[in-house]
Amino acid sequence: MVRRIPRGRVATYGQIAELAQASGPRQVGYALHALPEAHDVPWHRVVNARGTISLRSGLGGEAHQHALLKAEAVEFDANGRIDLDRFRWKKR
DNA sequence: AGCCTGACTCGGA
DNA sequence: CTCCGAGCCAGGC
Repeated sequence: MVRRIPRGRVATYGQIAELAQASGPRQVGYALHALPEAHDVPWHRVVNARGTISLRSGLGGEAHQHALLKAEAVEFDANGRIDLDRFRWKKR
């Protein structure tokens, strides 16, 4: 499901959970954390409901994700948050 | 089976 | 709008 997120767009955990028919936002996050090394999943396009990066473990990856998104023209405000009204992926 | 933990979310203050 | 607390489900011990 995460693979469906187009470049330059982001989705929330809850959104993915719903579309992927997962049993909850946490499972989505859990799944992404457990991604195999050889993945082709743009996990960086997934953020929490507030539009912020929430990597609980392995800090530093936060900056990485920020960079990846920035490379796809996703903008962050002064608080490091994404304007979901503009960048949230609307499955369509 | 019970208990703890976690890339979350939602409602109330 | 932000901060807290409770609710969630699955996985490892």
